[in-house]
Amino acid sequence: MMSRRCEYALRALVDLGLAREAGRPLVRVQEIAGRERIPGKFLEQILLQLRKAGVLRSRRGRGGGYALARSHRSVRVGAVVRLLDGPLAPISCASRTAYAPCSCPEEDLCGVRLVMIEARNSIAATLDGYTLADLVRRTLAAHRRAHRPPPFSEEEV
Amino acid sequence: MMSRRCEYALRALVDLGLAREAGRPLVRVQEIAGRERIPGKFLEQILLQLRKAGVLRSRRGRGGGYALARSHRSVRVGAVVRLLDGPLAPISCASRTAYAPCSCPEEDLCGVRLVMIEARNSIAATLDGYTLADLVRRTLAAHRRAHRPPPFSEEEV
DNA sequence: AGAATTGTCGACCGGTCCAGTGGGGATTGT
DNA sequence: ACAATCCCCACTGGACCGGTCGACAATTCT
Repeated sequence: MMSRRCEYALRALVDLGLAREAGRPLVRVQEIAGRERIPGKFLEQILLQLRKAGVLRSRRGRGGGYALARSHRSVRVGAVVRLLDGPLAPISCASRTAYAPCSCPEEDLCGVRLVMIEARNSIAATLDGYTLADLVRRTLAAHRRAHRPPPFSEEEV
Repeated sequence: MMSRRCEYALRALVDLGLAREAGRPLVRVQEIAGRERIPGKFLEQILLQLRKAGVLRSRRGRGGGYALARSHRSVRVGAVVRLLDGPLAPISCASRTAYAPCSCPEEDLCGVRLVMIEARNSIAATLDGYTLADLVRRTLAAHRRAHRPPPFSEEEV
């Protein structure tokens, strides 16, 4: 199960992706929090972490806010999840980016491990297969299908 | 990340699968615990849970122990993980077996959710694609490749 | 210059869950 | 009777999570 932290991070990043698409350079934390129904002070922490990791850039003072630091095509979902929640593998001995031995007597002979490596690979393939840009595109498509104006559009309230 | 509970459960089930393959009807908790390096009292709890769920059967008293309740071909890895760790989906709103709404303002328009549903599907496909029998087979194969006698074999110490 | 706005940072906290331990009771075989 | 073995419940220490608070620093507006 993904942490709430990570869920919030992804939603906020999509929000910021939509903002960039709409030519909005900076968005305030509280604005994102309001639209995404995320506790404001909590989101602050999360965005700060994303900034320190180089995913976001920020500006203080009036007219300040957060924005994506680089192209949303270069941010993979898997990277965000790893950043917030750690390794994707279900079990440490099956992790490629953060391997650690488990308690089993002989790892090389462990059938459980083999399957968990496969599980890790399929998770990684899915999450690393999508970028923020893909999420933004799919979000916009969903709004179009539902005849709803997306955030940051002209028709929005 | 999978819980230790679940990891132990799977390892113990493979052990019991090997026992069945070798014609050993019942295996004691402490025996499994010793071989798999799992704290005995903890494993007790886990096996008990598996029995209550109908995966194992047991017998008390001298000569007692645990055994698989049904064919190991009918026990899917995904089912064991769900039993011990709950839903496979990374996020509750993406779960098929245990759906629950998340905090996002409009689920149907959420790009994050779409990707997480795909992630859930690939996890489920992998874990439900294997049965205990598969794990046992792969474990035996690994032992053969390494020229090591598997547990319960004649040559074993 | 000073006030208002906005991100930055550290501390803290209540609750929940996990991994593991302990002890006693029930059942079965010898 | 006795020993072996599963059954069951209670408990605990620690980690982590989700969230809040308050003060500070940078920037901009007037």
